[in-house]
Amino acid sequence: MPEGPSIVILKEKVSYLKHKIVAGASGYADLDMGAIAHRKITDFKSWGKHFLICFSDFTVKIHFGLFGSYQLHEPKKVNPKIALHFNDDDLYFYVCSVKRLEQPLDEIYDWEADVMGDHWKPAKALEKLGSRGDRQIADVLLDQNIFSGVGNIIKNEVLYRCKVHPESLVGKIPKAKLKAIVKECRNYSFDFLKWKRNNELARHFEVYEQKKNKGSGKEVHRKATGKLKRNSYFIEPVQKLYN
DNA sequence: GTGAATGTTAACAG
DNA sequence: CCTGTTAACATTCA
Repeated sequence: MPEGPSIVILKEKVSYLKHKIVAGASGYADLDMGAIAHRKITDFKSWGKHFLICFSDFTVKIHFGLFGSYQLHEPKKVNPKIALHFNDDDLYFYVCSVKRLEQPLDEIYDWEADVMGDHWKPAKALEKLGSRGDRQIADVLLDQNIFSGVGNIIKNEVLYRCKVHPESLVGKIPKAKLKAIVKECRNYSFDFLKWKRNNELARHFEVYEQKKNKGSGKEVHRKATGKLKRNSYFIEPVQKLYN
């Protein structure tokens, strides 16, 4: 379920619970559930793939990883990692990591790294790329400290749109091209958001999980690339290799 | 039934 | 101590 746009959708879906009092919390997460009871949710925030449930003096951070999911109103059959109960409503989270943060969020998160956030600062991302010259672009796009919220789908579709081979070395990619990649990360994320809302995301995949590109009929290669060994999907020689 | 997957971290080996 | 590999996660879907 992850990647930044899905978390933005979750935030919207639960926004009506803002300012409500949590009647009680349950689940097998290693957390003091009693400390959440009778507390008011002050806000829901997100930083990339992190979903943040804010209370006045602490925050509950949820990360869905690869298998995580959530459910509003009605529970699934499996036990929730954490569930928030309201007077006449419930919110369930499954197979995710749940942690309590004590520090103010501004001390923890670099909001300028959140690709979909209001404070996203592309120039800063570009600057961070300066120290990763010897790394493959596919690996670096997944670095949450630079591109918070970007996941494997966004990575592959952005590189396809920018015509850059995933194994290209950051230091060898022309500056203007790098700038275009950074820009496209946010741009594609909002396309992702729009399509996901309409339940038509997969219909728009150009390379991700494709064998052939639907429009051009060109063959899509799949390869576990870089140090991260995550799958990259790309079309040669349309996507240029800079090395 | 099998395998792979929108992710991250901890444990371990070298 | 640094780096790379592996497993694990109350899963889900092709």
